[in-house]
Amino acid sequence: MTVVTRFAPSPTGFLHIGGARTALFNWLYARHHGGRFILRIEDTDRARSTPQAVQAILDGLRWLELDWDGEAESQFARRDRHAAAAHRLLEAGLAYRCYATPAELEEMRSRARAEGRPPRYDGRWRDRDPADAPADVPPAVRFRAPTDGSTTIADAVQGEVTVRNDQLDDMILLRADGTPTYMLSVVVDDIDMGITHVIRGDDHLTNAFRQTQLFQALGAALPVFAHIPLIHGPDGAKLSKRHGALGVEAYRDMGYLPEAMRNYLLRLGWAHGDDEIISTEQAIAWFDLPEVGKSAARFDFAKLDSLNGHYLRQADAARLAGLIRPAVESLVARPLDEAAFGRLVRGMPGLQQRAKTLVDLAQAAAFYVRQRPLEMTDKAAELLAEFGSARLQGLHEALAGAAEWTESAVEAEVRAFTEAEDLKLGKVAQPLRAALTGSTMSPGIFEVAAILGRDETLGRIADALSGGAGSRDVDSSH
RNA sequence: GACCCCUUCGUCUAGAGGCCUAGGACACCGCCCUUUCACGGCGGCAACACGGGUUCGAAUCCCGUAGGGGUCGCCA
Repeated sequence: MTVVTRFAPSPTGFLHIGGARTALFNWLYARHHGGRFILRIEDTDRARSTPQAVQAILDGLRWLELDWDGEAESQFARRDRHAAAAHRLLEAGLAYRCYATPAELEEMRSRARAEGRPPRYDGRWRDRDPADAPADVPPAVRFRAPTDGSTTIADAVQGEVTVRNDQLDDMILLRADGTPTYMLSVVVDDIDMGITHVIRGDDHLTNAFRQTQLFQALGAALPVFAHIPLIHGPDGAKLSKRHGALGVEAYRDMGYLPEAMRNYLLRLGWAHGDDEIISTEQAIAWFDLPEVGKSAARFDFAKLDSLNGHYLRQADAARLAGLIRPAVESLVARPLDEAAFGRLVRGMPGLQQRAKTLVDLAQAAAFYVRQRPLEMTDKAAELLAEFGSARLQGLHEALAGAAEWTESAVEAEVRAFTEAEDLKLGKVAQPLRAALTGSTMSPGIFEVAAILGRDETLGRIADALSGGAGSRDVDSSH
């Protein structure tokens, strides 16, 4: 049997982090088994579904590099199939028309609540003579659910879970306007699309009981259910907008790499022994449902940062430079020409091991392509002042005399100068760093000088020498 | 409130009766490396929710308690 999984988001907002993990698990499971992964947009709620949300979901999945098989399906487009199924059930006596109005239902619920009973539809039209039907109320169609016994699902994550059937009421299949509801549509689509494994958030667990009954009423085989625990916010409650439940595009904008995101999400609720850094290839080879835990996990940015740092260090320099290019261009307020971009690429190896996010990386890289004269941080200016212009002048001359301009040649000159001045290396390297980068933190300063090139290096030192040029009053960021 | 689920270091987790004086990772704290900041290396702090059983032996099995979560829509 070929495995077929699906990710079935409703397009009422962005692709949030929980949805992304659900998609990831479905994708991994399908890929692990050489099966198919279907994307189905559950857009049956016409009032709340938007094309923008559909686009956001597609973009989010593409960014995460979770590719789906075939075209994305629209559930709404299949509404006739769903309605037909409801009518079959109606004819078979497995469903009935219900004329209770929304106001009636609301009253039913509030009374039940007041009396301490579970708020549920009381089945008032279940066995009533259709002749009693009011002429002015369009009926909804309800499923005639079993009232005796219990329903058990064998969940691949939750284990066997049983609920008494009297806990479940008769769900609506077709609304009064004849449109199918989610509960019906999912089941019909899962049957039609040959879904073998329904992997979704455990907020759907109770739905699985009603859906099981529907599968049976429709004479279809049951898929394997796997209800994975939800991701919680730092306070332990379901991730919501309150704690900044963000769309995946927000994580992209915060500078996270898709591979880091995948790795992080994978480890929320799933583990493979002590492994932490797990490539996508390994994830596909290892992923399976029995290893999925049952308890909710809290989202932790610190761990995401650490993972992102790891993948940043591994990443290809040209790719990274390309990713941060727009951010760097906006930092230096000009488009980068090929020479400048090349400098960025060459600077990456030294920079990428120091950054946690692409945002950090862009900020740390900007000095390579900033135009002279550089703006100085207070500390950098202070360092330069302490060093003194006479010495700086000497350093400038020493470097100007370098026979060639490589990292080791620059290092040799600086070390010779340091020795001649009877200083510690740090006493020279730091002021030099200030002059070349405008700050007190950067990659190795000889590497920086080598990448900057002779003219730029000497020019920046000269700027620092000419005093005013290095003042913070010169604000080049505007 | 009813039903269902969950509970190992601050966080993510390993652990499927003896291998557990409970392991790893992140975070945190030291030290080392070092021209800064990182990376890296070494070390440290830190958990089986509680109470009963079962068993020669329980983090692991059973029951209860407490805490947390999810669901109860003509939303999905």
